[in-house]
Amino acid sequence: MFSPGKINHFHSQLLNWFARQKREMPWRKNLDPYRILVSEFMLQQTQVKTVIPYFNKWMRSFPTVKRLAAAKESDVLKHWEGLGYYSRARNLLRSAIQIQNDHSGKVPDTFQEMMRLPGVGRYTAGAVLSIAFDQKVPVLDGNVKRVLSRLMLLNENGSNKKSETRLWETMESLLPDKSCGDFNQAFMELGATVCLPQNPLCEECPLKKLCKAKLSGKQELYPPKKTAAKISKIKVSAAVIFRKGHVYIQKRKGKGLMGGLWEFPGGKREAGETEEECLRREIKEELGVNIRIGEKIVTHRHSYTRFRVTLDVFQCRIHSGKLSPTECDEWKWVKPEELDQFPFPAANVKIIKLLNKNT
DNA sequence: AACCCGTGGTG
DNA sequence: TCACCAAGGGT
Repeated sequence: MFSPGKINHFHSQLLNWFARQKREMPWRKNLDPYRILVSEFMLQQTQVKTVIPYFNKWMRSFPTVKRLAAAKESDVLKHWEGLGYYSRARNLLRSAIQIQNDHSGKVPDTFQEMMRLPGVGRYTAGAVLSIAFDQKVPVLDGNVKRVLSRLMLLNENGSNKKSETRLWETMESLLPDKSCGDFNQAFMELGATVCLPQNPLCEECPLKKLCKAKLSGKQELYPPKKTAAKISKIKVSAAVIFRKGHVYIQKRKGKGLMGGLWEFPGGKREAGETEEECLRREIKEELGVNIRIGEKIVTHRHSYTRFRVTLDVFQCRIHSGKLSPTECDEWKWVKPEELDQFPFPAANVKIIKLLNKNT
């Protein structure tokens, strides 16, 4: 680590840099713990720039724990639409209810209580406690891991449990006695803006004279790359079924992939099937009806974490059979112009925009 | 421990 | 087109 003299230099370099360079963010306007909590949920695996408009809209609709705790899940998910990892939204709602019921609406200020909130792990607990409550608690996110591993030439064997533990212990040992919220944010902001994954801007870095990677010219080698997971490619056919000026939508089951969101029915194309054969089979399986397939509305590509989808969307009508959906929580016939009242995954939002442009 | 969970930007 | 990755958590 650092000698006593060096750690003071390290703290002042980093905190002075942060005081000069920190970006404006809406959740930095004040230290309301609820605002910090919401921002940290949204920022999980999501970049600042993406989060900002969602955060502002969220705060207009759900300005307090009490207001969020009283909200309907569908409204909450609608505000999360397009942000991804939708279990975060469901967990944030559950956390608000828990805070309202068990903590009189005040975000708890102890590590143990924070960790009991659904969707709050060690990172989020540390972030809220240090930023909102000025407590001496570390954080460790993707940025911090990268900065730290370069600064100290750590994590040489990739991200196993042992090196994770070492990284947490190191962050804890580096915390200053005061301004831990700023210190933690500075570490993350340095990673996000200077100590970049590729082509780090070492000449602009306030820690360049302390950084072992920079001093040895090994910045690009740290942290070591993890072996990338295989991305599979699938083709999906989806149906926009029209009936008397309405279209059919269904709500996905509560947990799992995009749980609680609405969608157009359809499914994965199997080997040897045409787009239309796939759609007829899927709709028969899911809804129990035979359809007549009209013209293709659009083909979209969409990428998820572990697979890429080519989505073929068709206009359809029910030809025969009794509608009896089996795979979903709920289903509805709605007017096209009402579709934007329901939360949909991003791939479906593209379709809806097209529908409402053409009608 | 390994895998699941979204989306958009970047080069 | 494609790999990489982001203020991670749950199981």
